[in-house]
Formats: sequence, structure tokens, C-alpha cells
Amino acid sequence: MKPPEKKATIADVARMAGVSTATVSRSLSAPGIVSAETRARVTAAVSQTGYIANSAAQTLRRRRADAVVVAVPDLGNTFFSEIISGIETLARERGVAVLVSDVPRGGNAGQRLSDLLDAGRADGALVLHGALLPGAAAKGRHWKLVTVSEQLPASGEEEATFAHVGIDNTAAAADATRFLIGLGHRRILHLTGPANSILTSQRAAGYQQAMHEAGLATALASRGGDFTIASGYKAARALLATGDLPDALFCANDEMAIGAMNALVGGGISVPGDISVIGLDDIAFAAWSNPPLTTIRQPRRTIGQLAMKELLAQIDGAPPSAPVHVAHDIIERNSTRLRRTS
Amino acid sequence: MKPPEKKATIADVARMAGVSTATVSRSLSAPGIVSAETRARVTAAVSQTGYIANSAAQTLRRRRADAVVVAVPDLGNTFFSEIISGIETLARERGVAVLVSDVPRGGNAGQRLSDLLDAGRADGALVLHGALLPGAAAKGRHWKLVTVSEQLPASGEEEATFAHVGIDNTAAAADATRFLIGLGHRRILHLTGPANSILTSQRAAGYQQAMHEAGLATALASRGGDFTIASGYKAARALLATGDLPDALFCANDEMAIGAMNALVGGGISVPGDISVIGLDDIAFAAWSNPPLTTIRQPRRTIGQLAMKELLAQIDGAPPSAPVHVAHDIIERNSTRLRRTS
DNA sequence: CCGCCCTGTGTAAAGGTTTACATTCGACTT
DNA sequence: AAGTCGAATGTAAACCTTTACACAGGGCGG
Repeated sequence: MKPPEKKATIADVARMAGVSTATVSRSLSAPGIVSAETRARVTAAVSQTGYIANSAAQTLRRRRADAVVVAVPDLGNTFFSEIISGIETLARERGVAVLVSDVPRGGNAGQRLSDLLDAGRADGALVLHGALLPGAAAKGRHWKLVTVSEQLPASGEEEATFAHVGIDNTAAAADATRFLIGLGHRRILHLTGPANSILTSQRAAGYQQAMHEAGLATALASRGGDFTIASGYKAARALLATGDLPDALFCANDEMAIGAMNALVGGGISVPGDISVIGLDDIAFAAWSNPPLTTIRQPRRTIGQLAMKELLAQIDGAPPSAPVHVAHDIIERNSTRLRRTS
Repeated sequence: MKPPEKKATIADVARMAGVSTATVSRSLSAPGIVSAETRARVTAAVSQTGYIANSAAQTLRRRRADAVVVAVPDLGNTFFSEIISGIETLARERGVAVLVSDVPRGGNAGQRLSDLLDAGRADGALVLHGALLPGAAAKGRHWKLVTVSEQLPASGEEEATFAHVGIDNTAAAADATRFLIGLGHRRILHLTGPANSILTSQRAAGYQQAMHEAGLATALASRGGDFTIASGYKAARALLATGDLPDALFCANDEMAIGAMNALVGGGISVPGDISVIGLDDIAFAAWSNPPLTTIRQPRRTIGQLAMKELLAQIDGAPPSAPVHVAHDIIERNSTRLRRTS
């Protein structure tokens, strides 16, 4: 019962069960092909020795690590961590390990990925990182790789299209905008994210599309928006200073919307009384902001699981699937309301 | 320049450089002991072949995986993910991989840990999981293991004391309470966390200690508090229903404080006008709640890094250090104020 | 009764590194 | 000049599994 001095190897088990190591290996990985009687002896020996297969040896021989990397720009952001949580759920089920690599935006994510993948530490990667090093995408053509949430910008010449799972950001932004329009708002301002993010351009595009459809004039404000609460706050302060408020504000994500609402109510403006605000993502705090934020929900855990499923399929030899969009929903809370018929 | 057909091995490099594999290995891992000239030939061959050492083979031979597990109860919670972010920073520097294992409270974290550690997939573990399986702690005596933030309850008989890093929760809670007392509050209610968490008891103890010091009567309310926003909200609603409000409320964490404030202001109570509220943790949203929450800050990234440092030291053969407490700070915002001298 | 196939098992190679031990060679000591 | 020592390198074993291939024995069709 006391922990064995040295870890048991497959040879120890084989000896104890009176069979060859090959048989032990087979009993464990393909129980079907060994006779019931032998299998019983083996299992007994296994539990008696407390044998656990050494995974390095397995990896070496099988040429498969049973591990995947998840590359994120910011683990501290719930948005990402919930996706990872979905990934992990599936990983646990399938017995594959999850290596997280938290490389800041602007950092060399491609390098890190290469270290892990090329050294055979992982069989593939889930990239939640819109800005992998541009070059890496090309280099990564022989990696198994699926992008999540943020699609990798098609890298010019080579149509480096990876499998992808996420919501349709353009459509989601259009839906948010249409929701506002449906409430009677006309002067709708879009507070955009950081310029270098694919999300920013997709969401802005959706906004513009919906506005054009309705024959309304678009108004984008970026003012240093970078998806943080603070940047939303600052942008709204700046807006306040102009004294010229729109009917409604569509923020490129929830954090910025929350920051903006803070600035607005802090400046004596009523939300949604004077101005409606809508976000996008439905982070956990959106339900508890002041007022509770109307937004568009992304099913994050589902996204994580779907992405993981796709990656595992690729690792098992399936060809990459076409990008898939999961459905988003509008969540109406109290930061939006019908426009006063003035 | 095109990606090589097959991955280069150390033998390929050796051949190209005209040396033995041993020399290649040495050039890479202990450059000092090989002559400058040879080393140059080797490095040339390495970059020419694009050689990257196979990590499974290395792990097998070195008997060290250069990887650690991080066990968390809930990745989706920023509190944990920021600690992990600190861990990752250090990990990247040292070239060790981080395996995250997100096993829900109540799940069998010990099992998962055992899978990873005993199979040699990782060299040690960082446990942010107050409730590892009780048994696992004992079984884990021969693992390298440091607990983070939530200390593992001493497991009865065996004084299974692991290295630990986190704030002194009792002291932090006492400080929060004293802060309230210092503002002139007398009837201070403590909203506790879930009963099975070590954090809950430590924080409650700190509260009681500070109250006793000041000769004040303690009042604990648990009402299903489980560290979530929703539970804080519910607890405060219940409080509201009694019609008997204290001077101040000390919530066992920020989420509950935010939920409670929502209920309070929703119920027409002014915070901090009628009642002061203080939290503990200083999560990102604390600065943006309504009103901004006074709380106690835990340096989460630092905690992560310190814990990682300790674990790496243990892996390198150092004996476990004694538990270390990092300093916490009080962050005064607008949810607390001097008591009205009625 | 022969040949074939099938089932269950064993033998040994392969997977890619690291490292203990051996070797070589030149410099230095006495 | 013999003996030591140290530096630089090579040889080969060890790390632990999986699996291609071979083999044995039994059932069965012809």
C-alpha cells in the first residue's frame, strides 16, 4: 500500500502477469484482441503494481502527444477564459491535455506556437489570437490549427484559410444596430475597438451595413477604443465634452459599453432615458452593470467545445472543415429603450 | 527553404556537422564544454536543417517534463485566470509548459492531477483548488505541489503541509473590518462565502477577531453566499426584507459585494449614504461598479509568479518552503464613507 | 489429410535524446 | 622522459512504449 520505491514500468507488469510487454500494451490499448483470461491477469498486475504508462514514451513511439495548445492574448479576460473552459471540458473527456500559452497582443505568438508544435509537445493548436505573427500563419500551413472567435486575416497571396469557429461578427453587429433602429433611434454612434483587430473591422462593417439598409448616416468613433472598460469610459467622456449626443451608442464590446455607461451616468446623462447603449459579447458582468446592459450573447463554452472538436478531428486525420458560425442571441436588458417620440 | 519533408533529428544534424550526436546534444544544452569551432559547425547545421529537439524524447531521457499543471476550480473566473496569467509569464521565461486543468469544485481534481503527474506529463502542480479530493492530499505527498490562494485544509492525522502562497486571508478580513470600524461603523454585518471553502472560514475569523478587538458584536449572514454575484444579490435582498439594516456590510468577496450593492441601490438604499459596503479581492470590475467598490487588493499576478517560482525551485530539488503570505492593500473607493454622526 | 485462415501471443526494432564511460591527444609536472 | 591531468569528443546504453512481423496451434473446407 505504501508508494512503491520506483515507478512500475510495463516490464514489471508483464513479469508479474507472466506475459510479454506487448501483451500488456495490447491489453491496455486494445483490450479486444487479447483473451479474456490473459486480460484479467494483466489488469490484476496493473492494479497491484500501480502501473501508469509513461506518457513521454508513449508520445515518442506513437508520434502523437495527446495535447493541444491554446493561444490567447489575455487570459485575464473572462471572455477568453470561458472559451478555454469549454475547450477543457472536451479535452478532459478525450484525455488530451491543454497547454495554455498566454502571449500578449503584440508578442510573438507564432514563435511560442512553433516551440510547442514543432517540438512535438502538442498535436495542434487553438488560436484565440487574431494577431498571430503574420508570418506564422504561412509557416503554420503544415500545423493543425483552428482559429477561434477571431478569424485570422487572410494573409494576402496564399489563401491561408484555417478552420474557424465563432459567431458571425458582422451579422451580430448588424443585428445589434438593427435592434437600435427598431427602437426608433436614428443617430446611432458606433464606438469601435482597436484598429488592428479583425473584430473591429467586422463589427464596424455590420454596423455600417445595417445603417445603410435603413438609409441612416453612419458615425464611427474610435477615440482609442481598445476593448477595455477604461477606453470606453474615456471615449464617452470625450463624447460628453462635445455636447452633441447621439440617440444611441453601439459599443464594439461589453467592456467598452460598461465604461461608456459609467461615464454617461456620471455625467448626468440617463441611460436609457437620454441615450440607449448596447454592447456585444454578454460577459458575466453585463447583467450587473448599471443599468444592466442590453447586448448580444456569444455562446462561449459552446464555441470552445466546437473548436476543440474540429481540432481533434483534424488530428485524427480529417481535413479542415470550412469556417463555422455559431448562432448569437440578443439579450435585452435595461440599457436600451424606445426612443422618445419628441 | 521549403519545409523539410521529414523532421530533422539530432542524427541528421550530427551527420551534417561531422560530429557525433553526443556533441550536438552538448552543444545545445551545455555549450560551454564544446570547442568554439565545433559549436559553430553545429549551430550552422542546426539552422540549416531547422532542427528542433523532440521533447518527448527529451522528457523520456531526462525524466523531467518541463511542464507543470495548474488546477483551478473555475477558469471562467477572472480571479483565477489572472493568477494563471502570472504563472504563465514565468513559465514562458523558463521554457516550461503550463497544463491547465479546470476541474469544477466537487469534481475529482485529485484524479486528474494524478493522471497528469503520475504519467510524467508534468513535474509538479500548482493547486488553486481549495477542495482537492481530501484523499489526494495524502496521496500527493510525493508530488511536488504548491497551493495557491486557497490553502489546503490540514488533513487531520498527517500534517500534510504544502508550500503555499497567497495573502493572509484572516488578516485581510480583519483589516477590512477595522477599516469599517475606523469609519465609525458599529453594526457591521459579514456576508460569508460557501461553507466548505477555507477562504470562508479564514475571512470570517478575521472579521470576528477585529470586531472583538473593538468590543463590537458580530453578525454573520451566510444565506447561501457562494462567492457569485447572484448570491450576493439574493443575500442583500433578504436583508432588505428584514427591514433591519446594519451600518456597514463586509462581503467575503467582491462579486458578492457587487451583487449586494445592486440589490441595495435597487431597493432604494444609498451606498454609501445609508450603508457602507466593502469587498475583498479587487477584481477588475470593482473599480467600475456602482458605486465603485472599496476593497482589499490581492496582487494576483505576483501571487502566481511567486507560486511558480517556488514550484520550479522544488522541481530543481529544493525542499518545500514554509507558506508565504504576500501583502494586501486596502483600496478605498466610493462604497464606504464615514458614518453619519446621527 | 493438407493447406489455409484466424486467434492469441511473443520477439525485437524503432522512436529521438541524454549521459556514463571510454578514448585520444596535447600540455604540464617532476 | 615517463606519468598526470584536462579538454574535447565518441560509443553505446538507457529511458519506456508500441507495433511490424513472426510463430504456434486449432478449426475447417476441400
